[in-house]
Amino acid sequence: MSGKDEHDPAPIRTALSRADGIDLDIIELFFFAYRDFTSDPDQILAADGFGRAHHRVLHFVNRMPGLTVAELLDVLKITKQSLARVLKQLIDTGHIVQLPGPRDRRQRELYPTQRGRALALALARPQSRRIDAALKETGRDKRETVERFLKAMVNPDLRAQIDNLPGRPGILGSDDG
Amino acid sequence: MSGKDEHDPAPIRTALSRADGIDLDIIELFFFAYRDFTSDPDQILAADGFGRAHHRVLHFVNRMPGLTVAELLDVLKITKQSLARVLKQLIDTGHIVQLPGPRDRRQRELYPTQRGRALALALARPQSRRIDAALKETGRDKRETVERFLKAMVNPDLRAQIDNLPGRPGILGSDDG
DNA sequence: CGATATATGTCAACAAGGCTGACATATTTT
DNA sequence: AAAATATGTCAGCCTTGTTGACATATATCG
Repeated sequence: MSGKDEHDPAPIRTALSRADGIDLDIIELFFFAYRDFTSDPDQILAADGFGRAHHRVLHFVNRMPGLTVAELLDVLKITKQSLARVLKQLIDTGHIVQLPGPRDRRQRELYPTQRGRALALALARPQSRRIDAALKETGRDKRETVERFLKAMVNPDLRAQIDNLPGRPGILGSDDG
Repeated sequence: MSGKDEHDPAPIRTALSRADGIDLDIIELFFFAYRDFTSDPDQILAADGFGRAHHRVLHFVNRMPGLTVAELLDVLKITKQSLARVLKQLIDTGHIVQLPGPRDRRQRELYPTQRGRALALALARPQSRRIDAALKETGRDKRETVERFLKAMVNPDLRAQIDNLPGRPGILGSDDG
């Protein structure tokens, strides 16, 4: 009992490892994979003076044309003030247009323009290519496994959001146990 | 020929879909999966007034005890000024200690303390649990497929970095292509 | 030994993209 | 008419990244 322990400043020289009961391999792979995955579109975005926030907005407006501001906020899980800045820029640059909701005219339905659609595609293309290459390396028959795993990593209560994207209720049912 | 087209402000009402030749499914799954994955440790970090930057530093110092500042910068791909702020906080709070390099005394070798090790484990635990649950849902025999896919998503020139982490040159060789 | 190169630290300014709080406006609902 | 809702906007703050400039200690080169 030398009397300290929990705030002992001594350096620990042994590496944290699998022996500690933590899945370090996949934690780290996920970190590096996502970093490179998101780095793909950065160059394209920089050309328009945009960042990743613009990318996300543009992506979901293209995926769900006509969605309202409130719906977009719910998908992105950010505040309206955060959204306002990037959305304004996307509107000012002619990538997105707003139309008053047909039923409720307080709402603003968001749609991409030709330009917005073109940019969304340009941004998605290198990511899609990266995925295709990875799938090829892994074996294309493993596609469903990869999809199942990624979906299982999402919070259960948020998986509904994914299923509601267009063309989604495809291979992977939400109730296939 | 009504004469415009590329800056036509008309709203596009059709959703971007798989028909556009883009792997939207995995792009979106990756986005949602990573968002939830990184949200796990946030509560724990907030208790110490830390953010994700601290998490990353702490993780790699625990994984590679004794690494130098320059090596850490290379792993994280940030500038030394960015690192300095969070590293200083981790040192001041007794999570990390610095020792002069034994060969080159200009270097500062970074080590976790007991406290730093404990925090790193606490942060990794919920992530590991999420992975374990996802793997269970997917089928535990699919683990290798998932690892292969994630690794294939990383830029080829950066995969060496992963292989150099302790206990790594395991199941998935870097030259098994 | 002296000059130069290297590893690290630090100061200052700036930007992106989050956040909160407060308040304005239009529209719908009660 | 009053209250609730959808959106917009102003102001200020935080974290985490950036660049540029410069200081210090130590190592290496000639």
